[in-house]
Amino acid sequence: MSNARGKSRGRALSFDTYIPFLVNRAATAMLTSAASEFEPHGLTVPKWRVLFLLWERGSCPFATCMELASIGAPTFSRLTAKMERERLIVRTRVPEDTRTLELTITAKGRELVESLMPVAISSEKMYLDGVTAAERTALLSALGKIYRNVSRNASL
Amino acid sequence: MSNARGKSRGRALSFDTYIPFLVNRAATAMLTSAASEFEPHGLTVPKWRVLFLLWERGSCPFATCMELASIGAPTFSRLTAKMERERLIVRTRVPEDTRTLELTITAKGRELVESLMPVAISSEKMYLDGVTAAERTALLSALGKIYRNVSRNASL
DNA sequence: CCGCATTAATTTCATTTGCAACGATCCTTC
DNA sequence: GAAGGATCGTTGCAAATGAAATTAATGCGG
Repeated sequence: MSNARGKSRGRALSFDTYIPFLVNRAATAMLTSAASEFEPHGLTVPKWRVLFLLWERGSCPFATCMELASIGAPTFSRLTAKMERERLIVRTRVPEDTRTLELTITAKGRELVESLMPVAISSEKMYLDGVTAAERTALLSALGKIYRNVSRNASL
Repeated sequence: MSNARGKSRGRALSFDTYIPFLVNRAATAMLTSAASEFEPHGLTVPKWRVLFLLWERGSCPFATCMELASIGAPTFSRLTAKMERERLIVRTRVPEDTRTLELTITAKGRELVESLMPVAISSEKMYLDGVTAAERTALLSALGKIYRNVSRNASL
C-alpha cells in the first residue's frame, strides 16, 4: 500500500484547503446569518427547512423529512409536534403502517413559507455573490457526491 | 406587491438546489462521520480542529483560533481550558495585552495530531471520492466566497 | 396464532450549548 | 491621571441536544 509517488501522497494536509472544515465553516456562517434573518419573522431555521420541503412536496413521511432536513430524531420529533401545535403542519398516521407518520403542510404553513420566500431568495443571493454559474454547478455536484459518499460509508 | 415578471423573479426556489441547505447537509454528514473516526482515538472533532490549526501555525491568538474553528466563545473557552488540562496546548497571556491569550500546541498535542493525520487524509479522500479536481477547486473557491460574503454582511 | 426480533416515533435524562452578565484589562479623553 | 467606554475571556443559568430506554406496531418463523 503506502505511497510511492511523491506529491500525490497527501502527507501535508493544510488547514485552509481541508474540505470538511471549509464546508462546516460556510455552513455555520450561513446558519447564523439565516437565523438572524428568519427569526424576526417568527421562524427558526429548522422550521424553515421542514416547511420549505413540505411546501414543495405537499407531504412527506416523517423519517424522510427528518433525513432530508439533517435533524436528529428526538429533536425532529419535538419540532414537528410543536409545528403541529402551531398549525403549520399536520401529522397523520399512515393506514398501511400505523407506526409511521406522514407530515403535511397546512394552508397557514404554506402562507408562511411563501411570505418568507423573498427573504430566502435574497439571502441566498447574498451568500453567492461573486460565485460564478460554473462554480455553483460544481458546488452542487460536489456537495451531492460528498453527501452520498458519507451516507454510503456510514451505513456499513 | 406581488410580482409581474414570470420566471426570472426567482419565485421558484427548489429544495434540492438550495445552497444553504446542501452545504449544511454535507457538513453535518462529514461531522458525524469524522466524530466516529476520531473519537476511538480519543479526540473530539472540535479538539481536532484546534490542534490541526495549531499544528500548522505553532501558536495562534485565542480569538483568531476561535473564529477559524467556527466555535462559539463560551464553548471555545471551556474547550481550550480542558485541552490545557490535558497538556495538548498551553495558554499564555500576551505581554502587550494581558487580556488576550495565545494558544500554543505542546509536543504531546503535536504527536496526537500527527498520529491522526492518516485518518484525516483517508477520510477526506473518502468524502471526495468521485469529485473531480476541477470540482474540488470550484468548491474551495465557492466556499471561500460564501464565507467572506456572510462575514462581511454580518459585521454591519 | 404466538412469541421474538425489527422498526417507528417518543420520552427521559445527562450533557452541551449559547445568551447574558461578569471581572479584568486596555484605551481614550478630558 | 481618573472616569467612561470598549474589548477579551470566563462563568451562571436556561434552553437545546443526543444517547439510550420506552412504547407501539409490524413482520417473521415455528
